[in-house]
Amino acid sequence: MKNEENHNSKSRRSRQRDLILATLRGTKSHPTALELYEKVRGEMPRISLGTVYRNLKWLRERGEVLELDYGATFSRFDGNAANHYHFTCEGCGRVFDVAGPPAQSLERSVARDTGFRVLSHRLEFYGLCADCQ
Amino acid sequence: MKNEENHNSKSRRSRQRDLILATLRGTKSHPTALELYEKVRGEMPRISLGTVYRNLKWLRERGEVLELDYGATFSRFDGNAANHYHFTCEGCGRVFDVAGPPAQSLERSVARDTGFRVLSHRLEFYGLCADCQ
DNA sequence: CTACCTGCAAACTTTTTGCAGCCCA
DNA sequence: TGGGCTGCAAAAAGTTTGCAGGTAG
Repeated sequence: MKNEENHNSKSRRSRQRDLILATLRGTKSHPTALELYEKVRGEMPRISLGTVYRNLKWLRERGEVLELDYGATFSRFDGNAANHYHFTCEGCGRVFDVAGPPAQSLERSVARDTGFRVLSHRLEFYGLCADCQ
Repeated sequence: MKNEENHNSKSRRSRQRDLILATLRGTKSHPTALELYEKVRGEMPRISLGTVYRNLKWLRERGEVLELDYGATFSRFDGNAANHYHFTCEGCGRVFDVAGPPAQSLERSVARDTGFRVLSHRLEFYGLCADCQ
C-alpha cells in the first residue's frame, strides 16, 4: 500500500517542476528554497521564486521530497530545558512531552560512523494522540 | 562544568522576564511566542510582543528554556524522501545525511508508553563536523 | 545615576497568494 | 481548447530591531 494520497487527481508536468526535482535530487547539500532557486535559475533564468515554493510544496505533499524542520512557520517553546522528546499530534497539532531518558547511545553510534563530534540530538515523534484516533 | 556561557556579564531582572519564565514553566502546552504573549498579557496588559521575543531569546541562550524546531527561520529540503537522519554542524551550518536504518523500535516504545498512534519520527544530530573540530 | 530593559512601531525575512497569460495533454 | 502552471508582485506571517523613555541596582 503506497502512500500516494489523493493528489493524483489533476496534474500536469512542467519543465520547471522537472528541473526543480532533478536539481534537488542531484545535490547533497540540503538547500533552502532560496538556494535551490538560485541554482535552478542558472539553467532557467526566468523562473520565479514563487514557482520554486509552489513546486516544493507540491513535491512534499506527494512524498517525493523531504522538508527538514517540517515547515514549522513558527517556534514552540518548552519551559523544561532538559533534553527530552516530543510527540506532535498531526490531528490537533498539540505537542506532548514523551517520558523516558534520552538515548545517549544514538549519539555514540553516529559519532562512530561519521567521525564527527556529536554534542546533542533531537527526536520528534508524529502521529495521532488519544483524542484524535 | 556547567554551560553558563558568557552571558553572565551585565543583566538585570525585570518583572516581564520573571513573568514570562514563570508562565512558560507553568504550562505543558508548548506555546508559541504569540500564545505565550497572550497568556502573559492577562496579568500584564501593556507588555509587548517584542519583549516576549527578546526574553525568549535571552532565556534560550542561557539554556533556561528550550526552543523546539531550533528557531529555524527557513526550511531545508532533501531530495531523498526516504526517512533518514541528519547531522547539522553547529560550526559551518552544513547538513549531512547520517547513514543507518531508522530505528523503528523507538516508535514502538513511544506507542507502548503513551497509547498514541506513532506514524513517524525525526531524529537530528548536532555537533561539529570533521572540518570544524 | 547608569545602562539595561521596555513599549511601540517599523523593518526584515521567509513563505504564500491573486492575477493575467502561457502551455501541456 | 480547458484548466493547471507560470512569472510577477503584493500580501501574509513570524521575528527582529531602532528609538526614546522607564527602572533596577
